[in-house]
Amino acid sequence: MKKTKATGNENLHRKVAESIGSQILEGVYAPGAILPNEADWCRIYGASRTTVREAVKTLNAKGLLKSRTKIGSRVEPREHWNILDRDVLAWHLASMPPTEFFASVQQVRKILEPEIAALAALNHSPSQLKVISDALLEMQSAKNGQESVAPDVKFHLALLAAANNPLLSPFGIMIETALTSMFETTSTSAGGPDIFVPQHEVILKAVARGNDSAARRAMIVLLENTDKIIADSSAATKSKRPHKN
Amino acid sequence: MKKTKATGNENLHRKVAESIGSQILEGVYAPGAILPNEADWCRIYGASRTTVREAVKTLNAKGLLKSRTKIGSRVEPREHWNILDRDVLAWHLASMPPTEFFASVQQVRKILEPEIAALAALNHSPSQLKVISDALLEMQSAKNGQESVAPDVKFHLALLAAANNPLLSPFGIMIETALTSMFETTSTSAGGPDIFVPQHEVILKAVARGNDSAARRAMIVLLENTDKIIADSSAATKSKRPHKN
DNA sequence: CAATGCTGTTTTGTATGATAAAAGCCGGGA
DNA sequence: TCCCGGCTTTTATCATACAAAACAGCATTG
Repeated sequence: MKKTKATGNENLHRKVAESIGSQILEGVYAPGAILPNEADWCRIYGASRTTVREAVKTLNAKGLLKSRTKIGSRVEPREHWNILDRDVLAWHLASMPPTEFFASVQQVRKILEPEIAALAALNHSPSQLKVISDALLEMQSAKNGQESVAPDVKFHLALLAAANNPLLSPFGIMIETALTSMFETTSTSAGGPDIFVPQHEVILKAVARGNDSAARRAMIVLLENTDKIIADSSAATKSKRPHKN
Repeated sequence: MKKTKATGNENLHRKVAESIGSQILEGVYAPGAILPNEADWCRIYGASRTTVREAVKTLNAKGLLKSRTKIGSRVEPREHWNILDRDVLAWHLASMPPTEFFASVQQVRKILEPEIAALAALNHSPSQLKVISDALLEMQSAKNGQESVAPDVKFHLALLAAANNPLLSPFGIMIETALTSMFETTSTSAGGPDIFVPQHEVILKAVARGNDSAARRAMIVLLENTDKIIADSSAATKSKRPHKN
C-alpha cells in the first residue's frame, strides 16, 4: 500500500503546466496579458519555484508564453501557439464546444488526407503498407464502435506515415485527438462499421496498387461520410451537451 | 563563483536546449536512445542542474524527449517530434541538405497553400484583406530580392490568417522558415520580382473578390514557379554547397 | 530449483535559499 | 526639459539536500 499518493501518477510540474496552459486556452489570460509571477504561482499551487519554473518553461517551449526578465511571462499571440502539440490540442479541445472543434478539424482533414492517401499510394514501403492493412484487419474484427476507434486511428496514422513526408507528421496528433474524441461524442450515432469499414478497404486497395487518384477519391468519400456522422450527432445532441467551463 | 558565463545575449538554458536539440535532429542521439543524464550535461555545459533541467523540460515539451525517473531521458520516435515548432524546424533545416528540405516543404505547400488561398477568398475579413494588400504593396516597392523576402513572407502569412482556421496556423512557421532560407540559397537565381510580383497580384485580386477557385489556381501557378526557381538554383549550386556538418 | 520479496542504487522529481542580471521606474541634478 | 544613476521587481542561475520511482541483484523460502 505504498501507492498512497494523493496527487495521482503525474508529475507536479506537468500538472501545473496543464493547469496554466488550460487557462490560457480558455482565455482566462488573453494574448498579450502578463501572467502572475512565479512567486504567485508557487502560492497558488503550493509548489516550489523550481517546479513552477519548469512548468513555465514547458509552456514557453510550446509557444504559449514568452518570459522576460523584469517583465514576467506574457501570453504570445495565437499564431505562435503550437496548436498541433498534443497537450495544447487537448487543452484547446477542452476549451471549446466539440462541434466547433470538429468543424475545424474536418476542414483540415479534407484538405490534407486525400493528398496524404495519394502520397501514400505513391511512396509507401512494403512494411508501411502492412501496418495499414493490419489496422484494417483489426478494424474488421472489432465487435463494436468502441473497439474500432483504435484501429481506425492506427489506419489513418499508418497512411500518414506511408506518405513519407516528415513535415506532415504533426497532423497525426490532430487526427488521433479528433477521431478519439469524435467517437466519444458520436458513439451511438448511425453510419457504423457496415459503412466505413468498406470505405477503408477501398482506400487500402488503391494505395496497395499505387493508384494515387483512386486513393484520393476514396478518402474524399470517407471524409464526406464522416462529415455526415458529425452533422447527425451534432443535431441529435443539440442543447443536450452544453459547453462545460 | 565561476558565474561569469554570460556568453551571449540568450539564456543559458535556451542554448543548452538548442545544443541538445540540434544533436537529436542531427541523429547523434537516435530515437529510442537514452541521453546522458543530467549530471553529465552539467559537466558538459558547465551549467547547473536547474538550467540543464529547464533545457530538458523544453525538449520534452517539444516532443523530442521523454524523461522518466530512474530511466533517464529517451529520444522519442520522430512522429512525436513537434517538427512545426519554430526551433525544431530550424534545427531540422540545419541538419539536412537545403534542397531536400525544400522538396519536403514544397510538397506540403502545394497541398495546403492553394486551399489556404481558396479559404482566404471565402472567409477573409476586411482587415485581413488589408494586411494582404499591404504586403503586396511592400513587395512591389522592394528594390531587390533581399528586401522582398519579408513582404513575401508577410503576404503568405496574411493569407494564412485570412483562411481563419486556427489548426492551419502552425504552417506559418514552416512557410516563414522556408521562404527566408530559400532566399538565402537562391538569391541570385532567375525568376525575380518581374515574374512573381504579378503572380501575387493575381492571388490578391481573386481573394479580394471572393473567387476561391481563381485564388486556388493562382496559388498553384505561383508554387510551380517557385518549384522552378528551386530546381534552377539547385542545379546551379550542385556540388558547390556540400552539407555542412 | 524457482518464485518471491527485500534492499540497494541510479536517475529524475521537488524543495529551499541565495545571488546575478535585465529592464522599467523614479528622483536628482545640470 | 533632459539625461543619468540608483532602486526595485522579476526572471535567470547556482548550490545543496532529500524524495520517489524503477530496475538489478541478492537472499529467503517453498
